[in-house]
Amino acid sequence: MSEKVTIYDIAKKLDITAATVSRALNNNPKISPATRKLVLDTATTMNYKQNKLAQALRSGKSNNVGVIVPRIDSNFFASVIRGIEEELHPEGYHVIICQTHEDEKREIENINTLLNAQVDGILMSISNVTKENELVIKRVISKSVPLIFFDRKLNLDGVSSVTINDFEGGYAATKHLIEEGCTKIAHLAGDQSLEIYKNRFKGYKQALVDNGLKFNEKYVLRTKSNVDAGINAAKTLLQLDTPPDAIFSSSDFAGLGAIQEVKEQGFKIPNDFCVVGFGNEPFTKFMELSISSVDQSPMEMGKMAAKVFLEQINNNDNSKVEKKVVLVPKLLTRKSSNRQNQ
Amino acid sequence: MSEKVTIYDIAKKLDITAATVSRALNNNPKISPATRKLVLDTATTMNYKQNKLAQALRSGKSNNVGVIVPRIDSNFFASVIRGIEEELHPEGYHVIICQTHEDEKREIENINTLLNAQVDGILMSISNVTKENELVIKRVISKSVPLIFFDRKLNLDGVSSVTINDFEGGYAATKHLIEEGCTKIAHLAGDQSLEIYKNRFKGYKQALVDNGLKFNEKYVLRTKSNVDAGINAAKTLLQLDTPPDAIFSSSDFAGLGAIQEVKEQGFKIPNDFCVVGFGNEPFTKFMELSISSVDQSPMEMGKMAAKVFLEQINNNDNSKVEKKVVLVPKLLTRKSSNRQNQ
DNA sequence: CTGTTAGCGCCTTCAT
DNA sequence: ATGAAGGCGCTAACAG
Repeated sequence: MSEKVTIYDIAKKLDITAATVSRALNNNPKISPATRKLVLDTATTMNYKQNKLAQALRSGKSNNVGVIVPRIDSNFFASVIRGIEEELHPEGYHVIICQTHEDEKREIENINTLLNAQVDGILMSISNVTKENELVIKRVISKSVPLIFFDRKLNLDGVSSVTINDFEGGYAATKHLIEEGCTKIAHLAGDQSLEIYKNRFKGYKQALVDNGLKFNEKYVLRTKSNVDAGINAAKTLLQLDTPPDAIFSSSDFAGLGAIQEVKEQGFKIPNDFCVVGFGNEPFTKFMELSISSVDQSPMEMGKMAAKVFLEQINNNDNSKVEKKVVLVPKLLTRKSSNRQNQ
Repeated sequence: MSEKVTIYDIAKKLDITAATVSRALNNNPKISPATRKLVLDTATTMNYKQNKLAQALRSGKSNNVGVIVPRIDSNFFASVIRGIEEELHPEGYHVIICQTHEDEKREIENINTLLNAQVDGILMSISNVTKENELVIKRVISKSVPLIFFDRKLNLDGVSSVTINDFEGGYAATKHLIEEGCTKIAHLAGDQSLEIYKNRFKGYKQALVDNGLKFNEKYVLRTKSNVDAGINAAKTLLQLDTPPDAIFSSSDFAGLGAIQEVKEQGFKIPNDFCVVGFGNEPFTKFMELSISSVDQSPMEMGKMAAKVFLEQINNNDNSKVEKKVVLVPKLLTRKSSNRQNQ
């Protein structure tokens, strides 16, 4: 039950002052090598541990950054966080994780708690786009606490963000389907209040136009990002007078559901029907009928967001730093859409 | 660029003392309703945010708990963390996440950093069992910082843990295979220095014995928990003079690899060969040939670990609390081992 | 009910 | 090269 050891305890033991101990511990040049060694040795002996809380209070720097995500038990966000952690750990930063579960109130609450906790920055993927949380977010900016968006961002002046080019991802996926010979391509679109889904949709549309296919409103369904939503969407689509011959899904989960339903109804994939998902979830690769998908480089995204944060922190002059990093999506074609390899 | 507002700022503005402001903010009964309202209102107006760091330094309570896991981008650990967060958030605790990447040095480093950060407790799943990190862990205990193990634990006196009954999981999986008519059941065992894998192995063995099958050393292979390891293991097993007719894998990933190889060699699953994995990774359910697996209830495990921590924290009297919670594993039989449903 | 005082553990001027 | 002193922001004990 060893009690907490402070620099005063060390000082008392060596009959010097706490200031000297502090200097020795912090490699302050103005100290004799002898006392430094003495202090360091006693510190080890006494099992001294610096109280980061006190240091943080004094310095105004907590060495903590807050990360806000919709949920953590999704491969994408977990990987982003891993990237963030990997980049920030060597710099001495800790990551405090908050989940919103797509709940707007929780999002606001999380931001406030992180500010109270004196985090040195906030990296977040936004859950909801409402006036109220835009207000809170603006307050963060006004407090000059570095704020970086990743993936799901809000378009605000002076705020940095790291995203992938969702337009390009949607475009590439759709173009690939066209190249495979599909002509009636449907799209499972996500929540259109979020930029990422809007852009995937735009990319899809543009690819159709650029390749002489006409856009058909009936082929676009807004879906949630889960398997059941995909099943239902496929059911709806296959009941159309002219059912599609391919689906570009903005979510791997919905894409998987669609595949299940399409197969259920007797279509052969990819011969009769092709599917491309988005997100490169682990299961897409593991399936016997592996699913083509767009990779979002989550690790890289996390690392990049962390790097942008570090830049921002180390930017002493008050020149406003606003960095918008856009990563390149990678289309991974697999069995669910690869007719050549048949 | 609004500057930091402290209770002194509020006090000055209202011409009262900081103590009074503090009391008003903390719902101290000894304060007139009038001043309380006044203080609260001005606090809102001035956009005051309590500095948790200062409060933590003063109270010796940071309201942070550290969570140490091998990695975060695995469904299991992400779900456990989600459970922890869900349970601790309402109590005002934050979760600081550290990854070890199975690196012993990193594990020790993480523990020390968390102690420096004055966390109120540490919840961890151990990566390595070495003398050195056992020493550091014992130091945590001696500091009387609550420590709770989940899943991968160390057997130490006075330390609580939340695990699942891996023995029972291994037993149930193996028994199920026997009931499906398999008689030559192989086992892909994990790192035997970790209790969880040892116990799964023991369960496997016991199930064989209890059902009149004899244990065959050649049917047991130590493997890593990834797809390639499973492929290689299956190759080795199928080359035996008397190859097995089933595999109980201590990992879903290795199990998946094994399935791929077994199918590759022309066996029909589950008719010719059955496989059961462990962990209930999302993909096991998604596969066309869905994989039987043992569910570890990660969410529940996280919640339980958090609950044990809270109990420990609220246990004022020094009565040593040592709680060993053992959750019940759930065998989920799917296509990879279900001959009845054929 | 409110003010005064002091200290949590640390670091950084300002002296010496 | 070291000591003395003060303060980061907050709250609890002690007065009154």
